[in-house]
Amino acid sequence: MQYWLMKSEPGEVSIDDALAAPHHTVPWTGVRNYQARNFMRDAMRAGDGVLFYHSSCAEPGIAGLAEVASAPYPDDTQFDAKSKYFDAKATRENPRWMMVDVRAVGKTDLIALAELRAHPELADMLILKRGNRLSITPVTPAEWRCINQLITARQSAQ
DNA sequence: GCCAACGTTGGC
DNA sequence: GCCAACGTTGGC
Repeated sequence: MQYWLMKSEPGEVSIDDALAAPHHTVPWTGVRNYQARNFMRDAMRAGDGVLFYHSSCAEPGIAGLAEVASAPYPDDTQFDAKSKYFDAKATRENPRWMMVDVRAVGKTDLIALAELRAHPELADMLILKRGNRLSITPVTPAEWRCINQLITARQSAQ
């Protein structure tokens, strides 16, 4: 069992969109970075925990919890000449971009980027590293526990 | 819209 | 394999 942080632009797919989808599940389409692809292709397992992160928006931060919901499989948009994710060098025989399905487990009160930065236990999170751009990053069990505690504390404070 | 940081591309 | 040019990401 591993843990991950996956960025999504809420204008594309938000945690609400994922929760509204059939089975609360969305295909994690459009990743075109080799490191992020390799995580999905080589390291993820169905059931892995996911922090659903909203990026490139007014309030960036962790917006929900999710889980990996499939084995890796080819991202169909790479074959679609009309898609912005089209890749002319990819073929059905030799797909270049792999993805997984992600099932939203629940929406959380937003844990804003500034709040993540405020916790010393989270200082080593890859997402917080200067210049980080990776849309999928591994999360350590300790970081996962810390963030889940933040979420729980927030809920019981309401 | 700015811009730092990083990834990718392609000529050599 | 080097590296300059270019494109993208993403917080601010």
